[in-house]
Amino acid sequence: MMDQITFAKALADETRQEIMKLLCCEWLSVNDVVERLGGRVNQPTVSHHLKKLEEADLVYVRQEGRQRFYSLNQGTVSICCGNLMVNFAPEYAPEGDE
Amino acid sequence: MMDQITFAKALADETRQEIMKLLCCEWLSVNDVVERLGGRVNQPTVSHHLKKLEEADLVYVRQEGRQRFYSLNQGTVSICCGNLMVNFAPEYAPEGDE
DNA sequence: TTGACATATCGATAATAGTCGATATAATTT
DNA sequence: AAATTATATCGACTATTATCGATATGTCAA
Repeated sequence: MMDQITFAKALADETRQEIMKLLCCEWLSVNDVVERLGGRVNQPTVSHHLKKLEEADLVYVRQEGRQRFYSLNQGTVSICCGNLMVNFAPEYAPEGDE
Repeated sequence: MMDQITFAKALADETRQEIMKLLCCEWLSVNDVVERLGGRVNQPTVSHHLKKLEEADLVYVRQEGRQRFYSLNQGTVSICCGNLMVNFAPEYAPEGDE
């Protein structure tokens, strides 16, 4: 069960949204993410954000050798956005959805 | 233009989501909100949160006499959720939407 | 214009969260 | 086993933000 507060908090940071965008349709290792962020943040910070995303069930994780690959869990995004719609935009949300 | 960071930050607080829920389908004055929160937070705090919601274009405001009435802007919620879907759940979002 | 009421703003404080250097853990290679 | 590589965790610091009491602003009524 993923609540809306956790979801919103996970999204409420620019670096994290940038990481989410990177992971949106592909699998990247931690170092891949660090590199694609162009040195703006360094490795421990990226690990920290990935952990937050994992806690929010927003990423899949796969261990491969000594690296860990992450990819965005679009399903969670979809469900949470749906919940937000039902709660805060019922006039626009399809009826009967939960 | 409402960016996703601002939207997510506005949602990333429990008190604020509670207020949004209260304002979802009705107009309430600031004091109404304070009362319905049952004394958990007091007036300046509620004003502060309402300002945040206003900055995020998440509420309508209407002055009436000496009170200000607020109501949730469901349209903004709908648009922002749509944007989130397009960006972070493209496999679930209807094609061509923006 | 004075007083009462509703809300906003200010200043301070406390709690939360982002960032990083240093280091620990874990897997791989030689 | 020792060295190397990839990532996670720790501790400290900083920045942001939530909260509140006090006060200012604005509106109405008498």
